[in-house]
Amino acid sequence: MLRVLIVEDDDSMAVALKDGFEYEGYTVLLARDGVEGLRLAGEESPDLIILDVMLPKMSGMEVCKQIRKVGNRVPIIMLTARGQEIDKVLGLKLGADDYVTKPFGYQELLARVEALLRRASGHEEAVESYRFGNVVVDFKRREARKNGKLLDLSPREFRLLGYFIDHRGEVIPRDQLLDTVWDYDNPPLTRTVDMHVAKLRKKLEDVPAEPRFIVTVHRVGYKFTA
Amino acid sequence: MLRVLIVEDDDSMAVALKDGFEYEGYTVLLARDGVEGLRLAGEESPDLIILDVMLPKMSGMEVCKQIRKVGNRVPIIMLTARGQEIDKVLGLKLGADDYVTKPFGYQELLARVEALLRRASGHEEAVESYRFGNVVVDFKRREARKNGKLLDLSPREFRLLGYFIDHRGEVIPRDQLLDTVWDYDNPPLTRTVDMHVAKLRKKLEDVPAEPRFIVTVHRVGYKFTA
DNA sequence: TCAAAAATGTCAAGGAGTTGTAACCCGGTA
DNA sequence: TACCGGGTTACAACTCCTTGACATTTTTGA
Repeated sequence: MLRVLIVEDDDSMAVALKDGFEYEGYTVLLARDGVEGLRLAGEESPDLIILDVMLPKMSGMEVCKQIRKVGNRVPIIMLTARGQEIDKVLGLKLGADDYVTKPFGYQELLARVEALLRRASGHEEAVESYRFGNVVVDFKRREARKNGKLLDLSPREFRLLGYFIDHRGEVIPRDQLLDTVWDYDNPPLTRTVDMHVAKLRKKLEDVPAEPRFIVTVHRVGYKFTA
Repeated sequence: MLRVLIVEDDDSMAVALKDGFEYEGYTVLLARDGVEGLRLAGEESPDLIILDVMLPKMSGMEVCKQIRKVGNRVPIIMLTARGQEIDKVLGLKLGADDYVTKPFGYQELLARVEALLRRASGHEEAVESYRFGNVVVDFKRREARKNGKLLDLSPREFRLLGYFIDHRGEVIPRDQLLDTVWDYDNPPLTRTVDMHVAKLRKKLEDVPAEPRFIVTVHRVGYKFTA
């Protein structure tokens, strides 16, 4: 039986998550503030932690840092509120394995939880790097190479590419990209997505005008295949 | 029920593999030469292919290349004889996912098959696909394949096909299609439906002039059967 | 049974809507 | 101030839908 620790102070959110994950067959531990979360993470050794960034007493980022400090490698998913800088969560190397921006779809969170658990259980190798065509993406180093040559990808472009890789094979509507790759509070126009896709293609594809990896699905969005 | 296509000309080997995999609960398709293997790979859309390198009529490498050429991403394991070092490399470059050198242990092959299937299914959990004739429709990927070859379906065509599949066996009047597959604000002529049905037939049917799947019910509409 | 009428199949062209892409703008930063 | 990332805008290029015309098939009615 897999055990999930949820650290979340908002009551309705905490209960909703608890019910949802228990329905899926997980055992759920709840903590209402950062200090309690850190304590339970140590004492209960959960299989996975869902950690809100904004918490009373100790921020989620601090909790994450403390957990890693003592060598605990439990998978951690951070919940970031709208407009929070996700790069701080991942880029500052606090050690979170994934993040989800609020408001998020329950299915998305569940999928990420399962992906992380699968990865952790060793059944599936961690996607610390991904290769397609003659491109290699190294998520640890936050860099991508084409034919060995370093690509100059902006933060947004890298995030977009990462999302494509995580959802390879799926058709992704523009709205979904705006919800996840972009921050939710002030969504830009959907044309912005096209813009960035064009930039990615220019850098990744051999023939940008005839994309092989990022194909457009007319009237819907894009699909990454490799 | 997972379906495995084994392409192997050596009789005792073929039978042994067939028995073994059927014992494990797989449905096994057998092909004795490369040409037949290629045909079955397309028409039967197996979930995995075990492909000998040395085959009559067409080599395993060529079969592999042809399968990938049309965008078919079915997992392929190559069986190579010892000393065919170059073939290994070529095989993987050609698009095979794994290889096993003869003579091999049955357990090893089985482990690799399961690893590949796990990997493949991991990317597309909850595969919503529907199969009829030699066509496979994957709703999540929003794509359809005939004999493993990707079909270029427009948004409306895909939606129409989806509606047909959801209502297979029913006679569907044109008006009903216009109400559901088309948007209701400014409905086009019913002739438009005929147009799109014709396009679908051209892409899906073996003989579009004598449709097997989308049959017309005179003075009423169409019926999809499969 | 045969011809007219109606329904459907097929093709091609026009046009509305989508997407590709370059150029511009703007705020933050060195 | 110049620069960089990222958003917006504008227009070109393209895809797809629709529609009309005509061919073919099916139904209807003498």
